[in-house]
Amino acid sequence: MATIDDVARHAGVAASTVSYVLSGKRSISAATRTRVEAAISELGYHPHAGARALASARTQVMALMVPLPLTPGTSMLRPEVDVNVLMQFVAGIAPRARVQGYDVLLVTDDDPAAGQRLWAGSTADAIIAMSVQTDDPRIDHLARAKVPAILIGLPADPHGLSCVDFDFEDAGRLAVRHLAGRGHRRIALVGPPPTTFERRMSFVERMVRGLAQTASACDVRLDVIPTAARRDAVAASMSEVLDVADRPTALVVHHEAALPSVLDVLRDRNWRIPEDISVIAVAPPSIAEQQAAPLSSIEVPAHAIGATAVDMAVAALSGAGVPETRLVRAGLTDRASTAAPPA
Amino acid sequence: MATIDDVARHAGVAASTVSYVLSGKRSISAATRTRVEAAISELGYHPHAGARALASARTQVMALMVPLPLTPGTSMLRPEVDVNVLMQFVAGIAPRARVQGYDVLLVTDDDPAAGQRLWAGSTADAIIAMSVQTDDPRIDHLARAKVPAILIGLPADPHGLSCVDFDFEDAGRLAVRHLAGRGHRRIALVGPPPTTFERRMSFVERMVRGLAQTASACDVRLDVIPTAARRDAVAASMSEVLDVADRPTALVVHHEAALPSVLDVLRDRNWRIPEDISVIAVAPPSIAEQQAAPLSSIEVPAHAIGATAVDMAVAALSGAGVPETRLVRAGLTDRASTAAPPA
DNA sequence: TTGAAAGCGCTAACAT
DNA sequence: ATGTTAGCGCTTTCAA
Repeated sequence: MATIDDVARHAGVAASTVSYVLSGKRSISAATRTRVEAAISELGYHPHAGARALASARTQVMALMVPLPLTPGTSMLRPEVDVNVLMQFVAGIAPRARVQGYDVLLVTDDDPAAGQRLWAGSTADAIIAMSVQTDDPRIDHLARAKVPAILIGLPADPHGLSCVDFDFEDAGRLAVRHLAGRGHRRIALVGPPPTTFERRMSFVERMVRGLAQTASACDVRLDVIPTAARRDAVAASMSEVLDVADRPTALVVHHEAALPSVLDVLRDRNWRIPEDISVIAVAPPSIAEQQAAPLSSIEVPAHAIGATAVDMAVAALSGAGVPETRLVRAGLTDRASTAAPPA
Repeated sequence: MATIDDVARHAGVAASTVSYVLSGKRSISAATRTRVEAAISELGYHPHAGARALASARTQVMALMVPLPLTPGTSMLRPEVDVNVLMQFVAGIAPRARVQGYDVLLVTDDDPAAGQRLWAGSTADAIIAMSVQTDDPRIDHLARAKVPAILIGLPADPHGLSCVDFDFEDAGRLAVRHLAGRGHRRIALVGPPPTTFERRMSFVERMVRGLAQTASACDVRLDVIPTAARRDAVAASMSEVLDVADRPTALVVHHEAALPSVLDVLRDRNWRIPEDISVIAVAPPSIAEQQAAPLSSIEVPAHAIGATAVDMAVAALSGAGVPETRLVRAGLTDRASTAAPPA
């Protein structure tokens, strides 16, 4: 492999000149620049990442913490891991990082201290943590890191770290407002699996808080139905809440994987949407549209949030910007799956 | 941050001794080892990844190429990207890489030459490429790389690279054998979206080849139904094939995201499984079990394949092993969704 | 506008 | 069993 010295010799300049041509950190005469660039492409020169990291104290690598817990005893991802949503974030993060000049290192350890290796060994310049819990054990560690850390999610105490996420609390308020405005007085959240609640995932707690807050303000009763995605699990959990005299007249479904099953269950009961029950989905448009009946939905702009996380990390690295929390406001797309409750 | 010299001074030894304690590349007296280890933990020493890479010509990083193409004009992943399957591979790769002492660098560029940056700049020690096409433009580049590359998938010409994947061709044969044995003479593959066929993804071509091969041997007619996951798309494509006099009496569904819609469509027609039509799904057990009716299925052991890819990369790095293609045999789990065709 | 030279922190010969 | 030392390839001060 060609080194910077090879290039320098080939172009008849000093190695430092090559470095400066590459970094643009000082002005170079047009003639020199041309010769150096020619040498670079003739030799197929690519700077050695490690050498560069050593000399500049910059790796141009961003670590992405994505815990991927497996179901014990199997090699399947735990069911509460919503891979669709996860990948939507990743698809926002990785290309944006490239544009900003960074590679993305994937860290899937479930160990709270996993990040330490990264900054202590100068492996990454910044860290983005996903799947944040309300009391996330990683935050302590990240707050002590010598590199900036950005959380995608909103813990109870960010310890001074920057956060960016969808405003799930606002989404909850919006959903209840929408339904209460149509006359509903009993609403249920069909939520993620119980394990998600047990792990105290930040997003679901905020969603519940938003729902509960407006429900209480509007004199609406709120039931919460955590459920696994499996069809029988969905049927069972829903039946507990729906098979009562004053059953909920509207559902907010915040569990993408369970959505088809939820609609199946409603269909098995011969309940029509929205005549017999109103439904709002928290899901991307493509999912909300492709169900048996198109569903009014609240969309999580995961892609944009991921890109924002990268930008916040870059800003932190350039010394600009103080720690902040940025929450993206919710919007509801009406697809006529909500109406007044049945008489 | 503490350096190796700090540790050496603290322990009263030479820096090289610390290095050797860490690498285990030469024997160290118990006393010295103890003192060095104490110094390391007292100072919280972590070797500098860049310095190590520079001196040893090893980065302990594996690059993972996962193209994440977006739907043009949107920020959504292209629908033919099956994130579930993708993440199942990643969940197998990342932890295995850690165990083997490697970090995973995520490369999502759709550029065929994207990998070049990685090895030319000594950014990664090895490359694992996913989503392989039958004629994959990346393979040329990877075959020229100075670092080993492993393909997850099986192109027409691997250019001498090692490959590992599920034996989709075998899966196709197995499915037809199973159905033909129960008397079916007309079978349809409900496959991934047309774009997947257009991109000539390796897995789907091999599946079709296996199906066609045994179909022809057993005198079975094979229809292929590429379809988007959207319910209306599924309904439309299926109707083209099912609304004919001698309609297929069995479906092989190789499109996880479309599975619920397929079953919806069958139900809308009041076709019972397996009395009116037999169904085999290519899907993980959790998916096959949770449908409206449990489905007999062929499982893709993505997790294990991912882990194997890592092991093959490590073997290649240690000089052991020659390039090889490893295909994991298919198996069918019977969940009673197949029977003899209707009379 | 350019060059020379001193490290960055580590590994791995080469000594002893 | 341990120490000494010469790089690995780059960035960046200091000089000119």
